[in-house]
Amino acid sequence: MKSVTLKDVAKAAGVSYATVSRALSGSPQIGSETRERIIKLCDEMGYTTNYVARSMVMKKTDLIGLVVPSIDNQFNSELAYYAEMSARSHGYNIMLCNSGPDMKQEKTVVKLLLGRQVDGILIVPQSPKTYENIRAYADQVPTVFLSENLRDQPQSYVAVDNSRGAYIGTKYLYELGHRDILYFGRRHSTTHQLRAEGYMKACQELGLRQRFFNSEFSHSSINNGYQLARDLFSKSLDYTAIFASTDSNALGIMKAADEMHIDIPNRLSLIGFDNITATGMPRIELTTIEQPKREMAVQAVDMLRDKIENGTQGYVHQILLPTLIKRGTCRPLG
Amino acid sequence: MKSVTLKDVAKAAGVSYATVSRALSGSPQIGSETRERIIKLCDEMGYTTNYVARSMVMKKTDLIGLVVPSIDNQFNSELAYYAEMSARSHGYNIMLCNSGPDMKQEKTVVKLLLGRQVDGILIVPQSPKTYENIRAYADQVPTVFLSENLRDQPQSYVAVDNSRGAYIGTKYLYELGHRDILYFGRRHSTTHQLRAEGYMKACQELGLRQRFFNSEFSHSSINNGYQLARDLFSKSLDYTAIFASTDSNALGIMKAADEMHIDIPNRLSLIGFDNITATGMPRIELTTIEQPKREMAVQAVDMLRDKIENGTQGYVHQILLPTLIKRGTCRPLG
DNA sequence: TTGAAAGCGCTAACAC
DNA sequence: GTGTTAGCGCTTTCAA
Repeated sequence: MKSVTLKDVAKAAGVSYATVSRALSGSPQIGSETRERIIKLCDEMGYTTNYVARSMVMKKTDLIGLVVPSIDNQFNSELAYYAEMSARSHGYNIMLCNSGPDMKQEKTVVKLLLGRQVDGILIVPQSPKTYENIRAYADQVPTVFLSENLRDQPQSYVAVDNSRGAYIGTKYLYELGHRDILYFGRRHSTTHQLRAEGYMKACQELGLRQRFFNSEFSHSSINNGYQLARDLFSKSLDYTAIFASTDSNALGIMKAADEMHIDIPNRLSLIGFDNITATGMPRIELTTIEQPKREMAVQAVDMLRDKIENGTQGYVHQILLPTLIKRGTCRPLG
Repeated sequence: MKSVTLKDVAKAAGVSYATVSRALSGSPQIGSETRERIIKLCDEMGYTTNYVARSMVMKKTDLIGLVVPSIDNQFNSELAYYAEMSARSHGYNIMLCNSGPDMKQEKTVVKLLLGRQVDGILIVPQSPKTYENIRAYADQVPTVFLSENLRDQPQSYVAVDNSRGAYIGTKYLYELGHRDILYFGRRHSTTHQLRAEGYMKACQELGLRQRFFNSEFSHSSINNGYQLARDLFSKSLDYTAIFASTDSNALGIMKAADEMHIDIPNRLSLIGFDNITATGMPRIELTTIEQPKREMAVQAVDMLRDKIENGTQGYVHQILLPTLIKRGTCRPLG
């Protein structure tokens, strides 16, 4: 269990331990025969650099803190996957923290990450209030948010163009012949405000009446969507399509519609937002707007690296383009 | 960006920095007035312990390496969620690494984690060969596996009772009146071998004929299941139920059945294994065998802590009980 | 009860 | 090209 250190190798090689350090770091200040001999020896002795000692002197840990409300959520876990891969390919490792369920936890983990001396933090905020919540800490270390909720804050973030996503989705329904499109979802956060705006913009341009069915739930889930949709469907269906502001809600709508024998897509077209994995499953095949998770993660890591490595100041709002994923829940009208 | 250290606080308080350290660590060797004064000062100055420095002297990082083939997989991300929560509640943080797609990566990340001086490693192995692959490293630090594939190895693991899972699933189908049950899936790994054994045991006890449809794919996915099922369904259906060795395969089977107008559950009952999130989605409602992910994660963390904190030697194989989740894909016969 | 000092494993500046 | 040494921020003997 006792690991071999630079000193051990130095003694075995009969050189000073600075020399071993040089050999390993690829310094030019060393004879190539010595270097090779030492490298070989390190290998034989099973030496591995102690990163905590190195971090100590370098004042850099090559560690990125990743904070998500909960990793047990398809959207977050996809982001995490790409973020970890990308980070590691650049020599960084990921320290993972779930920030849920409350704001207190979120603050706690960010603080903790700071104590761990992470070089930067990547955070999927819990709520629009997250920025204020963790501000005192986020100012002490390079931080990049993954959400458009920060829109008016002097903070870097990467996000999909939520407004445009709703816009293209609505337009798609229009092109399919739909003229009565209901927007279903909450509008509490900036993200959802923007989605609603995209819908409104499309309606204005296309001469459609705007119709909203608002959720008061603070959190979007299949079950919320389901409860709400049961209410909705108990009244007359004077619309032919629903734009759901999240896939979770759309899935809940689908469940309620099935139970109440409302045929999707023949009686009602349905489109979601996010493109979570479940939407592509057999029998579901939900048409939706894709958030480019991979690109978001990669860009966020790059942005963070730029801050860390080049000390880039200021902030940037990086907006990526959403795409329409056509599947089976929308039908042409007429 | 410059953080405040013990020395800064000591200077401000007019004491030696050893005293500040004592105040913070709750040592009894200090006057209570001094302690309070110092703690207050630390708070005011925004002091946070530098964990890398502490780790250096303590020779302990309070870090657990979590290695999963890919966090972008519902099963792994659920495990990760519970593992992180549990670990953090005990003062540990999680360093996350994706080990996929090949064995080389897996070895690389484990090595890397060792360099990071993690106190222990939690690993969901990629394959039955993982143990041999990382053995040289796993011997150097407390390690717990999350999979039954290690069955014959002197290594600690936590896993569900795979054999029993298949047994209760098969028995359930029998009780529903099914007498011709097909087992669908691969048998390359110990995990899958055990599942097949559970099925065989049930068949023997119940006097059922054993019928297998083997997958040669090394990796279970919806698409593999789908391809295979199309083949399967092109021949006559001389069975009334299928036990799929994984939910992914079951989902693929469902897709193929839908396309070929084989009614599930009326013409064919279907049961899966794992209880991944998608199985509970509307329209899918797959009956399946649940792996208790939360309990697995918590137990694995506890086991690891025991090794780390008490230096417990040897190994333990912790087998948890699976449960049957009845949903909509199995129907009584006759 | 408090201070002084050693040392964790490493990098880098400075000698030779 | 190689050795010596200081020091990163902290915990913990050992003295006082």
